[in-house]
Amino acid sequence: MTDSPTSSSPTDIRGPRLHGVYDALRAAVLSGEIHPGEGISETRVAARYGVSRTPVREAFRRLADEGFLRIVPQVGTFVAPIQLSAVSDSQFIRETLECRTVRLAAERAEAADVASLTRLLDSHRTVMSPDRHSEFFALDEATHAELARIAGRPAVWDLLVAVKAQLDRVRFLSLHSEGWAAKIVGEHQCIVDRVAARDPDGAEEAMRAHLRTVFAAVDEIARTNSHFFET
Amino acid sequence: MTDSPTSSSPTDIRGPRLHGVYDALRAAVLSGEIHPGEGISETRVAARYGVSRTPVREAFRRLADEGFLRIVPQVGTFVAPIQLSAVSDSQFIRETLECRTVRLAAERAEAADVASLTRLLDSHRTVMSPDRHSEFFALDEATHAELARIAGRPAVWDLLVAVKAQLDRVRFLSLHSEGWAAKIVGEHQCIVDRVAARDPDGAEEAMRAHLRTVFAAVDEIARTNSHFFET
DNA sequence: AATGGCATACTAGTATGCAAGTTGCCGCGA
DNA sequence: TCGCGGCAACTTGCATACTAGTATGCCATT
Repeated sequence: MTDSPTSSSPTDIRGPRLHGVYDALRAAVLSGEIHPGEGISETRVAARYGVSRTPVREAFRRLADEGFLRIVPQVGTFVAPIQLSAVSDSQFIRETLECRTVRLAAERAEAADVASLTRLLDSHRTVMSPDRHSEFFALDEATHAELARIAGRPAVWDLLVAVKAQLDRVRFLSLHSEGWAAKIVGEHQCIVDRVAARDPDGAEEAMRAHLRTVFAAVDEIARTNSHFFET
Repeated sequence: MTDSPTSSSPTDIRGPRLHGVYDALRAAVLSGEIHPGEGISETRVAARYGVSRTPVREAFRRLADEGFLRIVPQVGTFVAPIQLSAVSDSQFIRETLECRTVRLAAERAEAADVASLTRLLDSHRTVMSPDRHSEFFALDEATHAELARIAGRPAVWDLLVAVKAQLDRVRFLSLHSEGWAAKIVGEHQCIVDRVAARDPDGAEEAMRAHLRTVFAAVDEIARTNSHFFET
């Protein structure tokens, strides 16, 4: 279920307990297993996972930094509501950075890069059934990451993974409609085509269209689940 | 000395000890008081500041996440070297986002916004002497933050504050040359002029020119202080 | 003298106990 | 029945003790 980016920076390689608790909680919040506003306590989580409060505390801190939790001293820790402003900012930042990187990718792509993108697209087509949602999601991410790599800016995608967090919370609220997967893959195909054609303008436009599709879905979800949100 | 951005998000209100240690260490690393490669230990820092290891640990973790420290389990914690690739990525991200926001600012600026920018410029001119470097730096930041606010994307600047961190470490290595302050203010004036004229293209170009100036200085410093860097 | 192994002195990771503060319930009084 | 006051149970923040792993330097052995 939780094949979300591990998001452990290479600068700190910590013990397994912290990672276990962190990953589990992150997945639980992201998937909506524990919903916005709900309170969780260090003690209870520690007991549940069979560890002490210390690693739980660090996991809480990290998740609070990422905007998933809200820690109120002497009161409690709560799953943060999804802030519409944060979602909007994520959209803005993502569009700005990805349109620029895909343009670079189109300028710099070599044959091997196009081949790599094509391989990803092929894989993507094999996991379009609704029951393979997590695999589909992972390949979606991998495609965008690959574009950043080709552009010579892999770190930009690393940043976007963090920035996208609030956006992904929204995405998890939805059971995507029937033609959704096909539409995404089709748009990816358009982007890859323009990159393969070394057409920066076309690539940027294709990426913009793609992100607008994603964002429109997010807005739709936000409207129909307004109780989870905060203005 | 340390009027650097506090960078504590409003979602977490932590104890005063954590903030004290965090701010002090961040300033020490940023200013070069403790230089890249140097090792620091939780125990020693805790003793020095008269607190226990717990808040020090949290400060360490946060600083590691920001790329200032490198924690090696069971071995030690060290001031991270300045990675040239990280500096380059910071430049790329900053240019991409700021050029877009200043364009928006030029489209949306109202009279009050232009007045606010002009006020900042006036203040900036009053602190151009070398001995008021920290005030100059703060007003520089404030100007960019104001542009993001006018663009309707204040959160973008919040992100850039974090992204710029590695870049600021480089800036701190330099004693700026004589005409530096005047050049910066002059470029800010150009940007504000184009924003006031509601000229998005001009504003973007002025911003790009400004950032190229800053980046050129960074590259220069990186070359002359290569012992602090890591490829 | 060179080298291999071991003891020691560090390190961060974890567990737990105590302190300070807030919330909310529960009982008492009007 | 309604309102108020106080207490109890909860929370996180901080301090401290303990665990386990690593580097280093010394000493014995070759």
